[in-house]
Amino acid sequence: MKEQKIILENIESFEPKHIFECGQCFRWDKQNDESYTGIFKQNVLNVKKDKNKVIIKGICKNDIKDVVYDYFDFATDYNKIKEKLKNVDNYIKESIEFGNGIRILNQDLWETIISFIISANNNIPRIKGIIQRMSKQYGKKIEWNNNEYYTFPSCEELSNASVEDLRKLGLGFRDKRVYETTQIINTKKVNLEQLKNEENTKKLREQLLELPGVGPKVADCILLFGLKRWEVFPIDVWVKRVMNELYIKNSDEKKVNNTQIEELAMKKYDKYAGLAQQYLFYWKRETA
DNA sequence: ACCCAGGGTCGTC
DNA sequence: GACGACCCTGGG
Repeated sequence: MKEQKIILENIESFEPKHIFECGQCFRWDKQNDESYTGIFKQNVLNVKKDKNKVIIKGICKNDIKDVVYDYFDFATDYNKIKEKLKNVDNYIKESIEFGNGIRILNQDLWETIISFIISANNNIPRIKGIIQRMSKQYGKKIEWNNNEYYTFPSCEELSNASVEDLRKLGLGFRDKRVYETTQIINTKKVNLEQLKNEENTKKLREQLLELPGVGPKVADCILLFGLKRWEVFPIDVWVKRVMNELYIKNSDEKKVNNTQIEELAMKKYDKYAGLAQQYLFYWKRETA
């Protein structure tokens, strides 16, 4: 395949570091020149910001213009949403200013499901390593600039991996969960195309929760990152921490009720809770 | 060397 | 509804 390239000028709300290091994705790596290279679907792209220009080049299955428009969510007006959120209070305002270039990527549903099952009680460097090894073992190779990249394995490709195979790749206790969820999806006991057409977010969430390894937090991440449901507010240790410190002020963080956090988030951020969560997560993690 | 925590979930009480 | 167990790894 031939390399394609696109240059975006005077684009606002686009900062590679913010986008790729806010915890939503696991397959983008920083290069020596501060650009980021990543793999999604059958594409390998490098993203470099130079003043007010964003230069994106790489190997794309389709026209890079369309691929980039969809993946980087150019249909959404982030400036407008940020202005609204900044009026909520000074805490969210500060977190938005800190991570002002965040965008929520439109990621593949299948990859999002498996990636966030792997994320359970895990840290980001290790999650990235596991996914990299899984892709190398079961995905397809793409060559570009004398480097080898591997696509995230399709459900069918991953169904060739046994529980023991997965354990060898370092998944730990998540091996069984990934294995079983892969079988369920591969045999269409849960049909992902059908899930994409479900309009009711609550019903959608209930179906996701039936997958092994998918609990409340992982389900919310799948809804937000794989199904464009911005009204959900995934609560992990970092978000729990920041919400407790800012608003709830319970001396024992572990005793904070998730329901209380959720209600607070709905009241404050409403249909943009998911984006607000990303600003808060990135802010807290980077300044910790 | 030792301990702790990490984008939680699951089984059990 | 609470509580402990759970693979493994990087960082203190």
